[in-house]
Amino acid sequence: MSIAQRKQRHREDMRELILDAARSIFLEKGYDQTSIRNIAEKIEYSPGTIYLYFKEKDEIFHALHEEGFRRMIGKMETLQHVFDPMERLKAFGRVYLQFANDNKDFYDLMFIMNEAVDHEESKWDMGSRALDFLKQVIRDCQAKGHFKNQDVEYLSFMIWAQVHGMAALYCRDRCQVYPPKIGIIKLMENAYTYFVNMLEKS
Amino acid sequence: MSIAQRKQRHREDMRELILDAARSIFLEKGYDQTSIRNIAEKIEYSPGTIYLYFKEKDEIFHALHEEGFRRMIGKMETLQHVFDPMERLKAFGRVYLQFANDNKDFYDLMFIMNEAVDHEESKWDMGSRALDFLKQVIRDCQAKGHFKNQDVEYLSFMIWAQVHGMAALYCRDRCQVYPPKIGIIKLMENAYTYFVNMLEKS
DNA sequence: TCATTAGTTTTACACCGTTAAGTAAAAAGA
DNA sequence: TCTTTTTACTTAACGGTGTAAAACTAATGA
Repeated sequence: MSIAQRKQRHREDMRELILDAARSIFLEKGYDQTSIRNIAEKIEYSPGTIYLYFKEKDEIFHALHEEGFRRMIGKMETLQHVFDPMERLKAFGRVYLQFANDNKDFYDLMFIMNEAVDHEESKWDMGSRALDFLKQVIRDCQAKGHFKNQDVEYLSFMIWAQVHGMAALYCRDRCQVYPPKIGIIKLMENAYTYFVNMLEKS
Repeated sequence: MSIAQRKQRHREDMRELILDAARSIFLEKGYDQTSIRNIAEKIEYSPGTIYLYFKEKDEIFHALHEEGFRRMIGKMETLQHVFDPMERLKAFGRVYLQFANDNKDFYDLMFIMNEAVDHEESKWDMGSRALDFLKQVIRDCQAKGHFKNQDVEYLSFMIWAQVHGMAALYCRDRCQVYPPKIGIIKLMENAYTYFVNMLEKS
């Protein structure tokens, strides 16, 4: 192993170490508690060290942001087994909502927080891939005669906004305006059922 | 004017002074720049003074949060002039989206940010009033034969999530995954048109 | 006139992200 | 092997944050 290789390896190991610590604090104690100093303490290095491997704090969250998308896309891929396009579309929303429920903090980071966004274009590769998946399902539906004369851009945005709206209201605790006895999960499930029933009829 | 009255008056004046400064900084430079020290500097008082009139920073943003709801409800009231319930429902979404576009920061504070939420129940009075408005429009639609056998809770959540989803993706710059040439406003308008067309058919 | 009180400021604490200077050990060159 | 350079890391500092307690000042009441 050459020296350059070893250095490269060390660099990657350190980045992974930092990311592991950041992820664990983030998932356990939330974004606010995930400070450079807390991460440094967890890996038993000084705060300054982190800046040798990440340009800034946001770069760490950008990395977690991408990890979130990889997880989500992984879940989406199970949908390839749903043969009928319309059923696949309906299942898409359920997988999306399930992901948001199971990974509240990741979802927040990916679709709501400002922190992991802004810098470059690259981060949107992941977002685009996820969106492309939805668009393709819609096109498959159109090939079967659904959604005639509807633009895939507008239609995909409508569907995405529907599921994101529910997930975002859930993540940011805006469902309190509904009677607690209904239950947030039931609220989301039934609202989504109404939505897909409408979709199917159109 | 009694002493107690004068003191009460002074207290209210100071709160208003602080809120005016906070609002102006918030709308001009964003949440991050709206610090206690910046507000204090603007009103030419010391930072400590602010804590004589507000328990904590979040209480200031809670007050702005309520102001946002008053503004939104004000807009909603213009909908009373739309006679047909279904047309009123369709217009509701447009007014909602227009409000989000015209008052991005207020919308963010009201429906996305964590800062103005959590403490008491009182703040949800406003949110509930806005939601009740939507629910009533839906009931009016049902009285005219629409949305048969649909629960107003679930249906209102679906509609709210639809418009919130679009507004939230817009506020938090997640529409970049769509080609810029489409235009965010056009994207939202057309997606909403698709949505209401679907709604009408069901 | 003196004591009390209300309104405000000052100071301090414990954090934060980030950077620059300093240090010690490892690697490279002679 | 000895010296120099590079590498990896730490320490200390800057300017910022929210917030609480102590200190101060001016008006009020007795």
